[in-house]
Amino acid sequence: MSSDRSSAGDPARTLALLWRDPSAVPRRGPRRTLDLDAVVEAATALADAEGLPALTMRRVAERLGVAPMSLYTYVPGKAELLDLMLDAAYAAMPRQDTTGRPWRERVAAVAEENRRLHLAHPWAATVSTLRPPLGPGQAAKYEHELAAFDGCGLDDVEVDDCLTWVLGFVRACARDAADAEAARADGGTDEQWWASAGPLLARVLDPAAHPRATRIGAAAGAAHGSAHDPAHAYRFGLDRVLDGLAALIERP
Amino acid sequence: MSSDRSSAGDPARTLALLWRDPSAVPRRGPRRTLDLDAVVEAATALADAEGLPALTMRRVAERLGVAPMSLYTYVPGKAELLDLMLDAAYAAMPRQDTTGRPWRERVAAVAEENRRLHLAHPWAATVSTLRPPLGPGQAAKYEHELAAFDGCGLDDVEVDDCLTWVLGFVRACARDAADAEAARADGGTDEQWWASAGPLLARVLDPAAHPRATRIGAAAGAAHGSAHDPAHAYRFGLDRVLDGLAALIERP
DNA sequence: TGCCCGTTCGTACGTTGTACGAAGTACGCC
DNA sequence: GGCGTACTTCGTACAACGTACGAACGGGCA
Repeated sequence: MSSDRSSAGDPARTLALLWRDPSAVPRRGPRRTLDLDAVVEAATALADAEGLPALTMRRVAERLGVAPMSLYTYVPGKAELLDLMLDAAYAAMPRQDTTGRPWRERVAAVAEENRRLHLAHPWAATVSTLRPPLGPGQAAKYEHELAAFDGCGLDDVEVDDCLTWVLGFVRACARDAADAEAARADGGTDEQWWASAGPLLARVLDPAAHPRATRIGAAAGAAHGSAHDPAHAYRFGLDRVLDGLAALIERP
Repeated sequence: MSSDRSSAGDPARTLALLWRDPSAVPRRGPRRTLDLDAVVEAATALADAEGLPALTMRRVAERLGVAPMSLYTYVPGKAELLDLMLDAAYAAMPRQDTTGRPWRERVAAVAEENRRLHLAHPWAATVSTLRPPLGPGQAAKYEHELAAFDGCGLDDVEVDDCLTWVLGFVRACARDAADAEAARADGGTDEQWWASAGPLLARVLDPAAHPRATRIGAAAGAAHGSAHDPAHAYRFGLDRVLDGLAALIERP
């Protein structure tokens, strides 16, 4: 469904897991055959390789050589597992030090880091981050990305607004790219789809009533291979995003 | 789930349904108790009222007083039903005539129309439109929105790029707003969540290691009621989007 | 030593989209 | 006018999902 959500259940339990609170690992009982990191890594590897729909508690368990229900001693549920996966992915992001460089380069570097994150973990774009995983990875990421706006002359609220806006753009591009990948996985290429749908559309769509749509649609389709080229949309959009920030930052 | 996708199955059949091809309604057999529009309307009403996860073939059938499997004589499957819902929603959008007004007003009007669409149909933001429903609603919408860039001095490909970028922004905001609504539906308010998670976070997060995160996070949280205010993000972002376009359109 | 908390996992339930086939209906040809 | 057949309706069924429940067992602490 809608998209998978995270951050359900008890926030205290989730935070203890995210920060690997030592008091959260039990002292009594039989020795555990796994640990939390193994579960998170297996789930991430599965989602990376086959996408979020393939991320099943049963299949994660299978990868670990364990019965499905055993996972629930490590993780309260699937939503929390997604939180842990996301925070681990954030923690693993390389963070380029751009101190002293012009703001435009610094913000572009942040965008690029996030684009790479979503290339490595396409599922990450489709998990709702409205309630972000409040773990060490998210904290380090947020701190690092805020620093890109140091010395821009913006107040604190504006910096947060700008960062949210930039990340939202990258995320939106990544979602489209992930959708394109998913469509390719089970249904043929975008090109194939347009090749079969295009001529059919031409028979029903009246060019006189839709002059711009036919002309511009054809031009856009010819410019990039198919109807929507996520990579081109990112390159084009990022320039507009930076220009939009410039109007705020370099105001007279 | 990943997000629900649309446009699976035979494109020819889907296009015939979208354009209400008369040759697609059968001539023989018993009289049908419903028609396609009734199915689409019932599904839309259900999704509007209870969200996309509640949109079940069984529940749509229930609303229509029909057995679940009967729906499959009107619609090949759920994916095609989503296409039909989306195109119908597009067709029903009011389209403001802004001919002759400055481009900034015209593009802002397009953004506002799309914001209203997503307010009326929050589920629309979470359906992938990578392969858009190629129906009359989408065609009219695309034609109308392209017209907002008339006389801007952009070439055809640039116009399509700009429109895609603007609509992507509105969609991303709408997705966040829909996520917020979904979270409110089953799990308490955002404010409640932050009220319980915030103090816990303060105990584990080191302010010395994360000076900007703690300061700016607190400032942003105080400025709007919770961590993320979708309405504010839209207002702030739209101004940046228009500024970003201005740099391209009003270049010297 | 014995208690009891913890782990592991088999079974089971409710939910989803939809394939299949039986039963009944009405158009179009003769 | 009668009949074949294309069509609708819908009951049943299946495989997949997340996960609740409880039995069986293991090991740190009193």
